[in-house]
Amino acid sequence: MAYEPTEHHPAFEEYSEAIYELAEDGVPVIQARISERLEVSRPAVSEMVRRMEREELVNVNGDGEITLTVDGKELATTIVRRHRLAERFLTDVLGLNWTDAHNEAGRWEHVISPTVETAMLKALGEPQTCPHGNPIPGSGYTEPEDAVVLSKIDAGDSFTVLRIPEELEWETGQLEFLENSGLMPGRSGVLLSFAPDGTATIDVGDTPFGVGGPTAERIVVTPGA
Amino acid sequence: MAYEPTEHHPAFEEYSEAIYELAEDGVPVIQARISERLEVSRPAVSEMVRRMEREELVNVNGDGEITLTVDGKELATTIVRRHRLAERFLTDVLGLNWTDAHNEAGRWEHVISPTVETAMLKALGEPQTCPHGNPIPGSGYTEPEDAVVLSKIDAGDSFTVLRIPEELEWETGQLEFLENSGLMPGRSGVLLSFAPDGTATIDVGDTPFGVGGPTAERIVVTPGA
DNA sequence: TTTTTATGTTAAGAACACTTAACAAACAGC
DNA sequence: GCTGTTTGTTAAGTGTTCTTAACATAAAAA
Repeated sequence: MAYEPTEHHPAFEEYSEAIYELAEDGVPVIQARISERLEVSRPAVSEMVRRMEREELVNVNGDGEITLTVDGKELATTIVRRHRLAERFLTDVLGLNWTDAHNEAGRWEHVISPTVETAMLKALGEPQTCPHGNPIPGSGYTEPEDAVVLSKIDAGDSFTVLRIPEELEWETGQLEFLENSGLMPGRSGVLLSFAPDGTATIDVGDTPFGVGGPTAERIVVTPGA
Repeated sequence: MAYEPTEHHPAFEEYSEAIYELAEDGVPVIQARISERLEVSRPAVSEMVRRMEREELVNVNGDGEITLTVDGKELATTIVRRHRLAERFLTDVLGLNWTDAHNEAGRWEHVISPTVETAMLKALGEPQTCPHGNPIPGSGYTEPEDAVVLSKIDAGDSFTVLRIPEELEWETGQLEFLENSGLMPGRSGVLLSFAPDGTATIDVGDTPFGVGGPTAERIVVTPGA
């Protein structure tokens, strides 16, 4: 029997989600990374990982790398799905901006029931991604074959924004900046230049602006307009 | 950002809400009633009341009667407002039935932010009551002068349903029955008869049906069609 | 009047999720 | 090779909210 999401253990939900998203972002899933993302102490993570191992939600290999079990993955995808669906709902139906929607969804993900999930999906016309382009698990979304990070585009070439990974949502002000700058999924732009330090200057319609190297290495785009 | 109503103390919110609604329903606000409504042990209530007194959210008089302070009332009305707004939203926008909406709102009330509250109010056109007719605090709703409980109507007389108090929402299956029977705010009907035990038989359009004495003493109506 | 019921409290303790302090091991840079 | 950082763990302890058991008192019923 799969883990019951109705057994309200908010911390398990939060940790499963963090593990899922770290893996999705290509970050090594170790305790230290969870500690940083959830902003809790390392001993707290140590204890929670032990408890989640006991509850068979995660496995830890010899290198300390943490992976979700089948039950853990089910819990994680449920929470991530509800988070992204909530973001979509909050922006599309209630008109919130990205940052507000993201913060709100961080709480909503723990209270949305299957009934509401179904109703939201229907009301939104079965969306496949959150407002930042990240896939809603179970929606059948598949990333285009030619998807590539922004830093791999050549100066002068055009691109279309695909998604802004969860990782960037955790840097304060980053989401707001990108939204205000017009860098959103579906928008096309041109990569104007690369500075030696990796900073990319781009133009997506409004005033050109620069994004740092680490950011450019994470934003996913497809080449061409 | 995170949470407006002071620091995140879900239990204080739950208790304040219970106290507010007990008073609204005319039930004496003592620990035993809170214990029943929240389904927690009496010692738990005893301790929480002491803590809420220390935090100046409630006062307890010599008879053990509990009243909300100004701060307590503010917290309570915030939670009740969010609960009823959420119910309205869940039924009107997402198409949930009363029972599902009520259960869902019991969790939503703790995660809705001022931003979302404002957005929901706007999306719903500033509603003044929840789906069961109970006033949304701060909406400016005023009960009609001639409002009276159903049991005060004479047999043969017609009436218009005004509201189904929170108290009845706690009896399992009651809400579902009333909704399915068509007894909802705004609907007119005729009180067909009173049984000696207080049971009222009413007709609100579909098949006539009976409601028990205690229920009839709580449903609020206005006389006339 | 005696008994029963309702109500509130104390005491002891448990689950959960966190903290800081201290420590050991692995690893990278010089 | 030594040093400093990163990582995980133990230990001790905190705050919140809940539980059961036992008890005291007041009100209602017999």
